[in-house]
Amino acid sequence: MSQHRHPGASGHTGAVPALPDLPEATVARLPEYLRALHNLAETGHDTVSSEALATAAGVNSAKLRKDLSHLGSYGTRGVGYDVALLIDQIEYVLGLTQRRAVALVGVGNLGHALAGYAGFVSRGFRIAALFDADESRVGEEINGLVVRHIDDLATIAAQEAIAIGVIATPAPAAQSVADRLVAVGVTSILNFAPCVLSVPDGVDVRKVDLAIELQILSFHEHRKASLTGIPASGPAAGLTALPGGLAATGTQEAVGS
Amino acid sequence: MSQHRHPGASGHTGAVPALPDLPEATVARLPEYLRALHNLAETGHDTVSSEALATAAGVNSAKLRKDLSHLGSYGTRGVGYDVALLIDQIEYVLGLTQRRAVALVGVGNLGHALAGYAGFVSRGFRIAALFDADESRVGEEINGLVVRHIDDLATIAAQEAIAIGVIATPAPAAQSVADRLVAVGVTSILNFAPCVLSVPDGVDVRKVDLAIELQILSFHEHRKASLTGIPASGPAAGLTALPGGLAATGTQEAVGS
DNA sequence: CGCGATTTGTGCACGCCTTCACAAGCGCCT
DNA sequence: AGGCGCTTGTGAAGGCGTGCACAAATCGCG
Repeated sequence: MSQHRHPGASGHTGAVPALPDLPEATVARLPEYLRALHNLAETGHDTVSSEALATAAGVNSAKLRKDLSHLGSYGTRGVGYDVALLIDQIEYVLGLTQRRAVALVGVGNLGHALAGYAGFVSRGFRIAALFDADESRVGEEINGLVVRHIDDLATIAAQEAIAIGVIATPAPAAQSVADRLVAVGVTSILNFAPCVLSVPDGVDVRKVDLAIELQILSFHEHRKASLTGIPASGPAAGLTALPGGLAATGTQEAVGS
Repeated sequence: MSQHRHPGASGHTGAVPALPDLPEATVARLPEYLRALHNLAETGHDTVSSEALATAAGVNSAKLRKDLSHLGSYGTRGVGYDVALLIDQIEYVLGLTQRRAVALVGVGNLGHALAGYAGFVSRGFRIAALFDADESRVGEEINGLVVRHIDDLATIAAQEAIAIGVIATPAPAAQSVADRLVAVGVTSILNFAPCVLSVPDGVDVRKVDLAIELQILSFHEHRKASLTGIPASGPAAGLTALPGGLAATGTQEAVGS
């Protein structure tokens, strides 16, 4: 349906034709497909069926086919998808044909780990600079990079074309850092600080909050427990009488062992 | 539809017994509301309107009201929500009235940081044990906890009631670790390894992949660039063209995972 | 004591996403 | 060459989530 370009091994970089605007849900899954495809390529597979790829990516095969069809996919009926071709396609759509520069702000506990995270490098990114507001951390070398003071952000940004900013500071500092990133032209931010960022239109923010993930799991854990017949948390009248309150919920671990 | 029960007298005891089964999207937002509420409580607010709370949590007020209504909410028309009461409510629903024990497997680069992450502790969890398969790391003390060998998992699990397992190992080891966690009765897993885990029914897995987040941002960056008629590879150029609002946003912005 | 200002709770409509089911296309085997 | 089995791509249906808009409820004040 849409006219696509031939991704041949030759053409990379290059600005290009209009990207089909994919459903957000599809975009969020493409990286997963990409990872699965790389695994397949490494294990010597030349082609792969939607069923097999879907399994490897942990999704439904119909969903996968629809996702791929959105980007005007190149599958062959009766055969499957060409692994190498599909990798090129997805990498192109995701904008991974150029290795984007990432600036990481905040080299505390978490930031320190992120700076050394191999996954960033191996999957299309390049950590271009590290920043912190704490003078005592400035100058420290992490993974071959020297930590700069956040005040130098503008200077560095003028040299490196920073595509994405990663915020790994404490929450109170995050908004200020975001403002500075936006000021130097960054339009994509990955925020690890547990707070809401306010940014201008046109700037994308994605948030990762580790505690929230645990809390969601906690909910399901709680729900599972309450289904399997829990001691305390009786219905209706069960725990209303407790003055001190909260002890009423099952202090019991109900997960079957 | 939802039968709420009245706040039964005495003070503010979280008093909802049966867990209503909330929409998954709502569950994913509750932790965000909770965080915002704690902030409000610390700044001396006793009540809060849906509008104010929604802003603090970065969502739409109608959405917030609907979310809260699902858990049989206790708001007062014309006034707003009682902050302390709402905190109790949400914490109860999320199962945070008991401090759940977390087992962290893999104390490499990322795991090391997670072990020291204060957010886990401050938001309802307790790191009960650290594990690794690497003998050279066993015995190391991190943040007051000694790293145990993964083979000791069963032993420790028998002592501590582990509610949630966190996997921060390299991808190839993740499935094996997941199997071991499941074997000792863990039914909730947070997976940081970039791979799909296969687990039995009844076990919840949530995945956090840092590289995927960056790749999603990369897509939007790519798309934004392709709209504004890009030069081949000059990202930083966007600096001057911004003011005014060119972007066709409105649906972008912090998409939940 | 009643009225108006304010804010919650929700019915409803719309759009996105998922899933099913199947026709069309392709390669292989006879 | 022809038929058969396999796999893709997609129309259609159903479900879920979002946001609007408004009635119901509550408080404060005159």
